[in-house]
Amino acid sequence: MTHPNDQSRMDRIVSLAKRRGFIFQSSEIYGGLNGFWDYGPLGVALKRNLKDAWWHDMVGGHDELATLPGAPTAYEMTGLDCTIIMHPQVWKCSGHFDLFHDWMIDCRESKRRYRYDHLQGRWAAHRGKRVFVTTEASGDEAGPDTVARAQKFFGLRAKQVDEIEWTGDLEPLPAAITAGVAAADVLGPDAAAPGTLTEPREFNLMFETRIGALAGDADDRAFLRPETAQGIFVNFKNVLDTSRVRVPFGIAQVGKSFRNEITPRNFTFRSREFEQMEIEFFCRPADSADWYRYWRDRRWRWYLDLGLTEGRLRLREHAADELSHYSVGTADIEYAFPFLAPGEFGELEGIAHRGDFDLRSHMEGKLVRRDGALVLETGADGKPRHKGSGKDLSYFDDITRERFVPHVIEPSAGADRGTLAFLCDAYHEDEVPDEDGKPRSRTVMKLHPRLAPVKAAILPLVKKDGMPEMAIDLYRRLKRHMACQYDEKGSVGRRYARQDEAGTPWCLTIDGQTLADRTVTLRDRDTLAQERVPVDEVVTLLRDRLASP
RNA sequence: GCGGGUGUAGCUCAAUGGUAGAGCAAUAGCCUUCCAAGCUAAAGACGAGGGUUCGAUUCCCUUCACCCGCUCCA
Repeated sequence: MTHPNDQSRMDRIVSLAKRRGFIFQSSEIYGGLNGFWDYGPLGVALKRNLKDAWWHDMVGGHDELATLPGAPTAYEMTGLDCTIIMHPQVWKCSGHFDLFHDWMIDCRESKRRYRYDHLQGRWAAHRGKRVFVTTEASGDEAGPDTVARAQKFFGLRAKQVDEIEWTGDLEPLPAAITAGVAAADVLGPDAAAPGTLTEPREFNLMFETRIGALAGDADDRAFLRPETAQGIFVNFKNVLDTSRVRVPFGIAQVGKSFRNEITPRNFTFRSREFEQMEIEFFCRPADSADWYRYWRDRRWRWYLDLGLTEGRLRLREHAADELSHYSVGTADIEYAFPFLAPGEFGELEGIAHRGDFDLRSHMEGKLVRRDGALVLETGADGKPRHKGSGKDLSYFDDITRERFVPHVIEPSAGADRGTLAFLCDAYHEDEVPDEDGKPRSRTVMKLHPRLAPVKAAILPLVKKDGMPEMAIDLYRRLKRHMACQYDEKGSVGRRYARQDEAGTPWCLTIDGQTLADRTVTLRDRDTLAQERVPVDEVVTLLRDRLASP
């Protein structure tokens, strides 16, 4: 019935998202903006419900007095909301500034892209033809590679290689260009003809901005955060000093982040402005592996409990060579989005064991891994490449009298990706008998009641005989407890269909019998089953159903 | 960033170098006693900019967006 990994199915989901007001393209009346999306009336409710569920389940409703299943011990959870723009040094020490900031150069012929500063080259000449041969190779391979490339370029046999006249040593391409080498003479690393390289362009995956109304010199430069996590690390000591929390504990944050994705694509999956739900969980180094497994399994369970189809979810442990330079272990929770090829999955959340990398970075400065250990990165002058805060971010356990830098487990979830996954997963097309008993196709969003934008619709069966009045009375009472809608327009079947598309789990219909015995019909979105319930028990009944899993 | 494709109403689609048409949805009203019935009314579009032309939604150029494939993705 459903077609996983099916583009036309994705098209219908996107179409419904637009038609019913879940998701719009940003700035659409001006032609749209690549990589930016807006949430409409239903979409904002869905996304807010997802974030609220996350916050409730991880933070607000967390029982710090109990040892939860799978957890090594009891733990505390608290929250934070930090600014999007932070001190520029935050990003220099975290590593984002260096790693997100590159000059890239494209080859129009080979369609390949290179790090500008990784290319080097030298002049070669043969029988009056002259070309600046470049290579991506480094070290001992660079020289021979340029020879091989020049040989091929001049169309020479191996024994003629000595006829090539070389001028100067290999030098970095940026330096050569600066020294006057014309781009038209440069032979790209994979090109057959010279002059195919584009101008170098600066790829900055962080959004840059300037602080102050009189933006002037480079010192004003600041960045929109590419992740919310750093704000937590930077506030680690503040939270510790003011909230009585003790290790192990977690700090949660929900907020917007920004990345200049090179290729935004696949609806909201890769947006340039997006929202994250992140936890930084601080624990004793000796227990960190256990906590990593706890959070990985806990977060996996969360998606299942909210109704994502298990067969479309995947928990993927990263291989050792895939791990970031600081990470001890990482797992991704991935979903088989319909826009992906069969067998492919897209990341919803990453759970990373980050060791003490982050807190140490903000103490000492930017770290690099050398011989298996994290050490301060230094420049040619021997000074730190990016100086840390110098503040002591270690933790003192006054029961065990131990001082240590906590290790960090980071469950980092994408709110927009999660919303998209639940949207895709909820989309169903099935058949419902119409009033003549003939099957008629319907589109229904089978969203978990906790996530559904509207929990219940209150519908008078017909617009007369006092039914609207009774319905409105119920609507007003229920509205105080949950999002609901009143609708008296058109036939009741049409109204059911409208609510199905919005994902409303329950419809309450007031009919002639209601006037006699004060019972209403409760219609279930997924099963279409109807039951009669006393109108005065509706509020309690639905609140209970909403609270139960 | 490169190559290919696509842009007409909220959605799905027509037609046309000379006033852009339909179905569905949505709106107002009538009718309607359980799964998109019917009737009436009104409303709604050629992605943007430029060029050719007496006249461009149509032809040309540019641009923006979306889709597919590469590329990239700490």
